[in-house]
Amino acid sequence: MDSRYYPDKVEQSAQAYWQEHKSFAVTEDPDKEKFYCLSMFPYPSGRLHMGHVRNYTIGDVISRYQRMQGKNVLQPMGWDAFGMPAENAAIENKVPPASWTYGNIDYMRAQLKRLGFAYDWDREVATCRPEYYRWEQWLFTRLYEKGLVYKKTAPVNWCPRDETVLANEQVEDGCCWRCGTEVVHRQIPQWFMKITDYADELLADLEKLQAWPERVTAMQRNWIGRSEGVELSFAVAGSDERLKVFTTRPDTLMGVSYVAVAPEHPLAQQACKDNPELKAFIEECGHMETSEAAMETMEKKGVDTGLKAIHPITGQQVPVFSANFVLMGYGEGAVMAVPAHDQRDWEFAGKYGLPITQVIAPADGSEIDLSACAYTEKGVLVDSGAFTGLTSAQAFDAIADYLEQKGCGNRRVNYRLRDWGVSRQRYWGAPIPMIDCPSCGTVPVPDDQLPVVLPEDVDFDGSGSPIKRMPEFYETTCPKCGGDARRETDTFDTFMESSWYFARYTCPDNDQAMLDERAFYWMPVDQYIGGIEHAILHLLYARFYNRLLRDEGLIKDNEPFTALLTQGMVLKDGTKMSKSKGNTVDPAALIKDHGADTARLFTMFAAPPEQSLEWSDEAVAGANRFLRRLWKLVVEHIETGLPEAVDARVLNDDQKALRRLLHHTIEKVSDDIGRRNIFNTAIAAVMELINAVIKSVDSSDVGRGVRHEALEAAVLMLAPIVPHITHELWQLLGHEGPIIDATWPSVDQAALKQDTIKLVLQVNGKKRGELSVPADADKSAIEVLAVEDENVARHLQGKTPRKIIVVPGRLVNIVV
RNA sequence: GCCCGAGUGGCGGAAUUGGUAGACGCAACGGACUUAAAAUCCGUUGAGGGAAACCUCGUGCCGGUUCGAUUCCGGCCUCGGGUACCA
Repeated sequence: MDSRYYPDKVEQSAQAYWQEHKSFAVTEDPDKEKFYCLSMFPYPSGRLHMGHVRNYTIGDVISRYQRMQGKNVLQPMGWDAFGMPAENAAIENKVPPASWTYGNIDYMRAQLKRLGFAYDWDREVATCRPEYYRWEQWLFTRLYEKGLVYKKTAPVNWCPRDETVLANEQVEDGCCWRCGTEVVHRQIPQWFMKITDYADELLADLEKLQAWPERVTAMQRNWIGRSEGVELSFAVAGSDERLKVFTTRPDTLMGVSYVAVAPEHPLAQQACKDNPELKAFIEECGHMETSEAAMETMEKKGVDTGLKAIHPITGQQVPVFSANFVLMGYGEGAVMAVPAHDQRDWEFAGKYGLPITQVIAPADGSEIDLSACAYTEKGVLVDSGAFTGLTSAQAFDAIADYLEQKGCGNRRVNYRLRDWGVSRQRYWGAPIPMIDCPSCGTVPVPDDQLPVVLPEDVDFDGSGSPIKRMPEFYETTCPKCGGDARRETDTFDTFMESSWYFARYTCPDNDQAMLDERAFYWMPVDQYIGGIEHAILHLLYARFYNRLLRDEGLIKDNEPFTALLTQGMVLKDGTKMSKSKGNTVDPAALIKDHGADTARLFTMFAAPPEQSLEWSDEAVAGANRFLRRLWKLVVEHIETGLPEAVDARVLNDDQKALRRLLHHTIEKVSDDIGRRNIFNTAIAAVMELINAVIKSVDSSDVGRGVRHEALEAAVLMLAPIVPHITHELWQLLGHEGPIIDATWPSVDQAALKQDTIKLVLQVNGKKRGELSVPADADKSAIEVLAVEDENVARHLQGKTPRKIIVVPGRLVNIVV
């Protein structure tokens, strides 16, 4: 038999077998433990990139490993098919977003199949299909009835020249990325979902996500940002309006020296009518970037509105400024400012000559210098009238009580988290199923009129969404009164589709309901795998949506993803692979040159999954070399026939050592894959085993038997990672059934037993020698032997050890 | 700006609960095979010193805790992810 390895032939044959036997199609089996393994579905951008290969290989390794543990494994795949790139491509290539997307899906599906992933392709979903998004529309109308969605005015980036709404990504230095025109804010009515109603639950349940990376739960906790404080209002001199603000530091209330309102705040809008300076400032603010990063790093500016706010306790008047760092859409669009005890307020006050009034002093009586910076710590109140002398904590309560009694404030929990704006003024998305009737107002589209289908055969030129110009789309009749009405032409944020696809995979063929009882069997996802960039938004929206589905009775668990693995990026030359940098590696070329198994082995071996992965052509060649060595080793091994099973009682020392290494390797690899999700060290351990098998030159029957046991176990352990070559090798090793149905190897504890163990000898924490002792040697015997060691004795220089630390099975440290 | 990570040989990385720093792989160098090359196989490989036994230094920087720190704590530096309309 040819001892050379031909990946193409091996991979085609294995894939043909899986296809013919429908090896990865699964159904609900109540007698078997289920395992739902899910990788984040791709946006169909055109072709796979190495990040996809990495993500999907990790998922496939876990799925195949769990199958070898005897579980009923579901691993589906689909397409996050709506989104902006399809619109950009449509403008460039003069092709409708739909046909561009479907073409990409076909191409990328073929690439995934070529990589041999164990997907149940019968469950494939594409979110741009009406059969999919109709259920999202249906749920939205249900949520509207429940009061969980509402409409409010919110700003968008508007390019006046292209007459189109721009995403934050499409704004560069405040200008349109296509034409360079300065972007302006436009206030338009948009739909919001009340994720803040679930803020407490989303926060509290983070505790239960024990199998999520701590960094992800930490980021979500901070994002939700629960804080306790007081909401209070300032009267405005000469006006009926009251200025509502929220503060987490009511203890500093006596130090307020001004109030700042957003440029869009009604008071600022009113005041600017006869204040040209303010008008110009508000106009300028209408051009600034709205991203949080831009807001926080830009120069903080403001203009006095001329209005005076009346302090709720002292009755003193403080100026009302309009400031560019106050957001209208967040809270009440107004903040109180205490320059002495907040750094941003301190800088603003210095710039505009506003008073800096100290009301908190350090509790330990130390001096502070308010001319250098604000004092932001808590302490003891000074110059605060009746509250002087209280600690910050006491003053919080005293001032909160006072405001509550006076009826101008109350304690409140506040969240940094804002409600989810789901309206997009774009074409390539799911239509929002709402109707605007001149007589009945907002009316949701009734169930029997769903889905609201997005027309796919359109002329898309980028100047706004085509459905906004299509009367045949937006002209309709009111479901309530039957009169002429207008359909909503905005579409959903694409995060809507990705917030529930994991549940739809359980029953993608149901055309009567969003989900059915199959979701009860498969959900929650046991292992979710995807990029760390989704740590907050996608994962938080999915957790929110899962609760919405739960409250509809469609899902029984609170959380959608029991365990989460966030994989790192794929880099080349130390930077992220991207088209713009021209450093991408096409997986297609890699597969063509070396095969899918080499691509999979390289991505799993080059780095642990959570870290970034550095691309290397040489390391790819190394992965391929290992597979060739393995192939040759097995072929040459079976050329002299299949050996008898090993009798563990008749082994010599070398045979025992190889068998000990084998079972040690099984123990290590099982732990690495099954518990740690670390694959590079698992592969390294199998490589060590293979190296040892190659080195063993024992041609006796027993020797060949031990090697056979080692090779079988090695092939089994590599099966999840390189499924094609192991499919073939398993048959060569004399097995009838396919390796996908084989059981993961188990550890023979007896084989791990050692008669002597090696200890490291240290003097004052530095290694000075080694010591072999019987495995059952006691502490005092070890101490005696350790001190007798020649090199140790030299370093002791006759001194008596002060202390001897024996770490069983590891080391002896002698302290002098 | 804020939140969350990461930083170890020439390179990717290992060291799982505070216990031998550098497993495994790549590259390089030396050798075998070959007319030659490729492929393959064998060996060496953190830096410095030493004939050797061994010794000193070494995990981004500064400091601390400990018998012992890549690991824990405090303070920095650099790079990366997110920052609500990229997905």
